[in-house]
Amino acid sequence: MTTIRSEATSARRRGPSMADVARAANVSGQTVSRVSNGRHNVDPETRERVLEAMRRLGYRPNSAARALRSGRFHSIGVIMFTLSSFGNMRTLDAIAIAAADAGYSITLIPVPHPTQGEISVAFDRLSEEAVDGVIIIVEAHLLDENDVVLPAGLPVVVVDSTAGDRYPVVDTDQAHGARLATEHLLGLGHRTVWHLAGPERSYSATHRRESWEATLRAHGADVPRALVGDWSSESGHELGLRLAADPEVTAIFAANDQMALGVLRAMHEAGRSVPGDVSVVGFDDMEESRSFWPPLTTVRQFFGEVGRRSVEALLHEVESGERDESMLVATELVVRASTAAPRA
Amino acid sequence: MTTIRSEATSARRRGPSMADVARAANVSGQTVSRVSNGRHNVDPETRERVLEAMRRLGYRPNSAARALRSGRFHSIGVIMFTLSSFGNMRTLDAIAIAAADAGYSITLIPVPHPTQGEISVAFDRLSEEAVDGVIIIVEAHLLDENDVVLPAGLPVVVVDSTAGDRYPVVDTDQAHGARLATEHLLGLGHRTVWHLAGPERSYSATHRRESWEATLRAHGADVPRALVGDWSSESGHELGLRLAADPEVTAIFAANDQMALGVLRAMHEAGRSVPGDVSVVGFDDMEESRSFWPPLTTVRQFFGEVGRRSVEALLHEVESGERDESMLVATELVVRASTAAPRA
DNA sequence: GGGTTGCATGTTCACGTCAACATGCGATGC
DNA sequence: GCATCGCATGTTGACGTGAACATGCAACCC
Repeated sequence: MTTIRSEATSARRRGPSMADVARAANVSGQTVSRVSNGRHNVDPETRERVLEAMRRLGYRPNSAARALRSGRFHSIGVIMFTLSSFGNMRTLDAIAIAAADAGYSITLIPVPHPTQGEISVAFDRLSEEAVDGVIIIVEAHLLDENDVVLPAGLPVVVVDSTAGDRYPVVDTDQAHGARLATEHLLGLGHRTVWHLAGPERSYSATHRRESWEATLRAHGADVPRALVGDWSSESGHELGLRLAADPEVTAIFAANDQMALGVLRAMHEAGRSVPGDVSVVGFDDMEESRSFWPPLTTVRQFFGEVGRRSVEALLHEVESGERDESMLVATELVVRASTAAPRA
Repeated sequence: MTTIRSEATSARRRGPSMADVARAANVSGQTVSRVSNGRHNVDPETRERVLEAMRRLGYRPNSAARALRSGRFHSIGVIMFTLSSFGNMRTLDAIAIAAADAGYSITLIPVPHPTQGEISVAFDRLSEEAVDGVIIIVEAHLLDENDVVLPAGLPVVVVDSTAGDRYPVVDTDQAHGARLATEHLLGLGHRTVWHLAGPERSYSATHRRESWEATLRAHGADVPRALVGDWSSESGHELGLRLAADPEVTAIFAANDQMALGVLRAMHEAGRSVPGDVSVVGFDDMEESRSFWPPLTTVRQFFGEVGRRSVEALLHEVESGERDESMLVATELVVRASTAAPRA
């Protein structure tokens, strides 16, 4: 009459619970709980007996019950585009590590396609209470356009984007990086710098472009029309061919390394030497950039830092209820072989 | 006396529960549950009243309570190295999408460093019951060396590796891909093919290398000594310089695209033309490979397919209890401009 | 020696949900 | 006109855990 269940539902049997361990160790459930949570007010001998029982039975604490009891899930949701950029992946890595260090796990909430509907679907997953906070790595304009409603009271940090002043943002200092790149080229003696921008509705692309333009103006240089790509090396190649055809062009700042790669290919195809005829600077410093031909001068982003800081900010809000300030992470220029002074 | 709590713990207030909704809609909790789960045996008018109350209160079902009640978490754990390869990221993407489609979320279990201790730590997270099954994207030798104990009864699928016959494996058909690459080069008329292998203890590297060697033998070609890299473009560059110094070398099969990129750079530096003097083939077909200089001939892996299939296999086991067979996903040769017939 | 303190351990109950089992009521059948 | 059925809705209890509140016992104090 008591345990028919264990027979009936044999296909999906649950593991042992605290009660089972308690029985086996001849203690109360509460003592098992104390051992399980590493409390110190347990007699060493009793503790050992309980641990032994746990081992023997293969006991695993049930996190659902724990979460139900405590109201905390010890999990951070990360909303991001799938097949996202190299940088986002690196950021995700750092987030995962930082979260793990803090005892939180990461729940991925993928957005397969950045279309109206899909985004909402992703956020719908949040309507099921299962995370303590959320880190969003999605271009902010998509949030705006979808008038996504985040559950009230859920801590949120936005990465690599902007969020007006609705949420704290952790981001690379795009403007700083773009200035470094532009000034590097001007400093080498180039009359001006052409720009291969990222998609118009991307905030990071916009920031880089605006800063490039501002830097040129500050130095009294002409501001050529920016060419707009889509972050892909393919688009870099296509637009690069156009720039290669113009002998005026001696310095190019591409908004990411992948487009810079496409530009390098275009220059090779057009028979223009890099950096002899044309200097090229990228943005990101991806793993491979040092092995491009020629090795790429680029702006290094510290994705790890961005990831770490965003977790820090989020957990601070989760645990204290206070919202952090937004913050920017500096960049660094990495000079390699794709830039040089223009021909005399 | 009843609700001091809502005042006292104002900092960490829980959201409304079913009971709150029930009260607001003047129905029983069970009816709320039925509406929440989309059951059909609810009067349309009642349903509307409940939905209205949910909306008004901002009700979100508590997944912890649900999981506790049902014994299912609707979550898949993914154990993988951080800063992992391009391919693993693509696989992860596909896994996330496939899981989301099936109504499961992904819990990331990162392994910061593939050292003894770290791996065990990652698996310890599993000892806290919170996922219905696990997909492991970690080189299998690490599992062996750490005699990791997975919780008994937890469904597991291993990706891109081997697991003896302990668990089902979903993997790219490495041998097939390596054969395609090697035969392509032999077919162009090269006397033999040099190989830049991945790290010795990587199963995929070993499979590719063994298949390369077997293919050469099958065609009666000499088998040069393989050079061993670490998957990075840096190592490809370093070893590439050695190959560049040997005029005998006319065809190189690199075990991944990143090393192939390093080889291309080495050839440029050494003044050997690709594909004029030396043909180069990679493995993976990463996004950027088409923009290398010259665009890289490579073996395409279908990471998306691997991810999808692994989720399929795992969920099949989770839901039916039956273990799937291991399976291989075919590859495809993508011929671009880095390969040609040898000089006469 | 009676009271107090400190510590290991036990008991009770609520966290939010949902399956299983009522209940209640109008419609249908003979 | 009374039994039967179908359907909407309600009540009860258990899932596994851990906070809050006992209890029980030894050591200590004056």
